Amino acid sequence: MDTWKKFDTNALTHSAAHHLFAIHELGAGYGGWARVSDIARQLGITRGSVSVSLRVLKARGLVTTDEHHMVRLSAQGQKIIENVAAKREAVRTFLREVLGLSVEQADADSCKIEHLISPQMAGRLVQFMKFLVSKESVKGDVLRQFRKFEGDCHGRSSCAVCQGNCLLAQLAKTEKVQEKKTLTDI
Amino acid sequence: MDTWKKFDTNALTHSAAHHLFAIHELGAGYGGWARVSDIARQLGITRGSVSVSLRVLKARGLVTTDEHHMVRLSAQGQKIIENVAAKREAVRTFLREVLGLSVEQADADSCKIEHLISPQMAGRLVQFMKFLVSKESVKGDVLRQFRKFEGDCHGRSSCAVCQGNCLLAQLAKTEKVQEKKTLTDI
DNA sequence: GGTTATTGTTTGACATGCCAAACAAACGCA
DNA sequence: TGCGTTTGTTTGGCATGTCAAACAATAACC
Repeated sequence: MDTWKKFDTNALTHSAAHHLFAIHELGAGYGGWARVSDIARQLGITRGSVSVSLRVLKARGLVTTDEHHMVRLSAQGQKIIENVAAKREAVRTFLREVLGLSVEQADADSCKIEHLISPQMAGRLVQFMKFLVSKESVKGDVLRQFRKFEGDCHGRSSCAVCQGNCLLAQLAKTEKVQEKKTLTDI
Repeated sequence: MDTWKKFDTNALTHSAAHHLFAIHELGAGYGGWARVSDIARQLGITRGSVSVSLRVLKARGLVTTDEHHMVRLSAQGQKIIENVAAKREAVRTFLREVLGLSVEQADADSCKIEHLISPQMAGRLVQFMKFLVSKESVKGDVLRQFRKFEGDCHGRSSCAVCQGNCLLAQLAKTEKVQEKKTLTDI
């Protein structure tokens, strides 16, 4: 139906999230204060773009400025970015420690989805990881076993995950298109 | 650095992915052919918007039209959408069957990230699920154990997942902001 | 003090993606 | 045949998010 249209009805756009992140990081050593120029440098965009974006973020009450053009997060902005940071950490850790992706790949993927995932998904993800390292989880053997796992359902319909249409085969198939057309991603 | 800017350098935007999906689904019963009106209805947008979007998708060689304005996916478009569909299924299944989210929540989350995740992440996710249902995974006990798991690290720095700054507590904390400010999501 | 950066803002431009409204062509039915 | 409906397109408008370029104000140096 219309589920897909809710894509951009999030509290934070990808851009806004990273503006707030930049202020958060840059301000860390300066009592929370950051400058437009540094934000721009950090994000790899122009000062003008930052200036415009900040106007919106100020209007939404997420950042404030003082008389010297210094920028900082509001209490609300602070809370929001801490939330996104928690989601980012949850996803990054999962991708690295559970799925075994490289640091670079984990960073790239988590960056794209960190601001989009629901509190429910993030919470369950964290809880799942806590379980995996807990005593209850078959003494932490799960991940070690997974590292050695080389299973392939070969398209068998008995596979509870793929049900005949092997997802791994499907993902591998279209990888070729990617190479041919030099798309950055599918 | 600039990792975050690659957000929109994907082969497919959220919008484009769902246009292709709509054509794919509508065409299923008609030899792959779909009409602009039906695509618009399916997506909940106007015919004009679809008309404009299709112009771009045609130029990129992802869809073709015949002399009666009928629309269908090109071979390339077909492959791309099958790939996204595989990613969607991987994520949806993981969110429902592993994390235990509701169908609605799983659909909402997977819809937002399906076109953004890397082939690597999708592949590992599928492989992980295959492992979880395999004989090697402690006889499939993992998920059953997880359902009963109620662990909480209480902010202990010994927690391998949270390391003192409990992610669950962090996520729960900002949930309140969400309620107060009636944001649709954080 | 004067010249030369550096900084933040404004402006016009472009791209994406949506809408509403106007329109012509084709269709349907009587 | 003719009238109303459906369909696809075009146009102008809005919002977001980027750039480059021009500008004023401040800072830094000699």
